[in-house]
Amino acid sequence: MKWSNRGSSIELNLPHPFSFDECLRFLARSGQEVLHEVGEGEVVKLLKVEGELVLCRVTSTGEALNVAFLNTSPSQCARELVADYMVEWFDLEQDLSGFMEMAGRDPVLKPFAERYEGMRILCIPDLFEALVWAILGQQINLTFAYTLKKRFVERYGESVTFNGSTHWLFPSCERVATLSIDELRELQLTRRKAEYVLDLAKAMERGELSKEALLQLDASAIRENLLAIRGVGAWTADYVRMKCFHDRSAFPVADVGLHLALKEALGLERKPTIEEIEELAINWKGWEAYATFYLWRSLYGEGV
DNA sequence: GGCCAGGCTAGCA
DNA sequence: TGCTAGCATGGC
Repeated sequence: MKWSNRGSSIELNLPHPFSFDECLRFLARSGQEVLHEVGEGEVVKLLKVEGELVLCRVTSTGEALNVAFLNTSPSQCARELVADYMVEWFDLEQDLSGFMEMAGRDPVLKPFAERYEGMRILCIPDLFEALVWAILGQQINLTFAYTLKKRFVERYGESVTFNGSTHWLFPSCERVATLSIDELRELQLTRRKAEYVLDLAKAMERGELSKEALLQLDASAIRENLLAIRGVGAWTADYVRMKCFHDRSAFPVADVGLHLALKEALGLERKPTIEEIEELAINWKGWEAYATFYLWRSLYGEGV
């Protein structure tokens, strides 16, 4: 991936199609989000690279993504890692031409592919964060899931305060591994979820589970390994393949948000059955993750 | 006030 | 192997 220095910022070439505005709308979908702040034409996010907390302001020139460093001037090596993060966060290495072609021929997806053209899956490059976020969100409404994440991050994450506002980093597995079930229960996680998160943190802290190791495997083996984790079922495994492993064929078919989006898209009186969705998805083959993400996008407004 | 939420596990037939 | 009660609480 090409990137270049621009003084106190770096620039990354953007692929086509790419819509920064649509990405920002997704990032702004919850007012309770604590891991980034969306403003007019920009998103600010705290990263930790080479042990240093780097506050980044991301904007787009149309041709390039500009990442300005607000609180520090990172080393060349740290800049490289920031660039890597941005490539993953905005899924910049995905060639969307196949999706655009498929969606253009698909009666369900066509209007959404046109309306949100250039939107990319907003990924969660960090495996621990992706898994914990998925577990937190299981079987509760999204509003409450964001509440839980906010409590979790603000209690156990690192932060930087800049120009009067505080920016948060997702807690590390090392930190979380030191916690007790009761400490997590205080945040109003269920006992089960507290166990899942704690066991996961310990496994990752011990090096028994890592993104680097999983990346050596093929897609089906990655899925098997994720499913072997207690607290990770089919929905979570596919969600994480989609958001962390950039697997465009990952398909969380049981997702209730997907069901609701399809109900509305198809003008049904009830939610579609799994069988009906699988029938529709025959046409989406290879692009199920993007189909799902565009349908999710249809669930919230045009804000920001 | 009741139903539903970006599900999963364990236990039962 | 397949099915489902129980989880546990907030949002609307």
